[in-house]
Amino acid sequence: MGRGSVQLTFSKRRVGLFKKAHEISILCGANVALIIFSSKGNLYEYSTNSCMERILERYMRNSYVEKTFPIQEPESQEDLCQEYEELKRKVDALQRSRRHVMGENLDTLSLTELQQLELQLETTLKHIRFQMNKLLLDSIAELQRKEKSLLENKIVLENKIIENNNAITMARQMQAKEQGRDQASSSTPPTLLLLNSLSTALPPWMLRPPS
Amino acid sequence: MGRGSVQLTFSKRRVGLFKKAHEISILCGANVALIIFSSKGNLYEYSTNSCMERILERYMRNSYVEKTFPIQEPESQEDLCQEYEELKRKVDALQRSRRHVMGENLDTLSLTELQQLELQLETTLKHIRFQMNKLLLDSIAELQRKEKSLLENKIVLENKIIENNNAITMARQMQAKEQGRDQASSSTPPTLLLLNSLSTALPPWMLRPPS
DNA sequence: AACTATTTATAAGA
DNA sequence: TTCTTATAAATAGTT
Repeated sequence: MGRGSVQLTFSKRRVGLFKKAHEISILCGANVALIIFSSKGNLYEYSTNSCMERILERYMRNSYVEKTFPIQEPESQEDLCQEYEELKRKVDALQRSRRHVMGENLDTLSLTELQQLELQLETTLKHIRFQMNKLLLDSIAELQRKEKSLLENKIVLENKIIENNNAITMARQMQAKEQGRDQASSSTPPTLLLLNSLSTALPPWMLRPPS
Repeated sequence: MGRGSVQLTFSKRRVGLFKKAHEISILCGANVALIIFSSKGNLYEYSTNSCMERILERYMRNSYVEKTFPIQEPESQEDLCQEYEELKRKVDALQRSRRHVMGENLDTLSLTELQQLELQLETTLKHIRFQMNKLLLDSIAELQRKEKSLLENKIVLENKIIENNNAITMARQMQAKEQGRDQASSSTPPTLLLLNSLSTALPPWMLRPPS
């Protein structure tokens, strides 16, 4: 597959995947939620009856029954209503704050508040850069580990090739001695043997589906 | 397809769907989260790199946080309950995002996400500095305006003083001529007159408490 | 988007 | 469940 066509492949397979998801949904009465982020970061989603909300919620309940929200559920209708209003205020405050962080609505802030925000964001940027550095270093270490492992593998393979070639050479010499020179060309040439041993050595995990 | 074989079909298609999800994941570098509830209520899930958490979190950030507040008032009790749940998720997503902005929980972000955040915060810092600059320049302009106004006032006052002094001098000369020298000390001395005229001429904003 | 040669998925039957 | 197989569907490469 061509390198530039990953996006094309992605589009086609995404459509296919959504179709399959829809089919299993219809044919078997299953509830399906499917979320895909492309390598470019675009979000695509499918959910049975378009109720992603409901399915994710059900998923949460099923998979983390114990460890989630110690938020106490409101019991009476009045409580619920009160809690609802409170949450609305909370969301409002958070979104206000978020807009400031996104650089919007800054003209509602005083000089002092702007200075505080500046300081905070500078601190965060330091943390972000530290974390990025950490990830990069980890990644480098991992690559070095893989390189080492591949090099070792390469040596093993090279030894195998040498052994094979030696065996072939010896076999030919035996043949030549027993049957004369003209019949030696019917045996498999060394190159083919080499290819066989390589493909046999391919690790099985390279495209194994999830268990 | 026979009726009893729905479960069989489901199992086969489920395997097929997971396989396809895994393939698009590997082939195209996509991040996939797939949740299936069978009609019997069993939960099956697949996610790229087995990190359902992170993908769902990213989904929340992408799909909830951006949408701003056209929150319609819930009408029935069921609506209220549903809206309540949704608000809870929204608060959750916003708080997650907020923590990242505060430099916490950064280890749940990928390198790409960190880079995006860094870019965003740098942009915001530029806006913040622009706004601070604007406030400072405005403040300087205001001070210069006041300075100018004060200077003009000062000139007016000086002229008044000169006029007063002239008036006093002339009045004394008149008195001296009309009544003789010994009665002149009973009138108000010029210094006091000067102070009176000053306090009357003081502009009203000069001693206003700060707003 | 459309075409087509291949590969892959899967329904039905064992 | 698992295996087999004929058939249907998906898709990579190409136009």
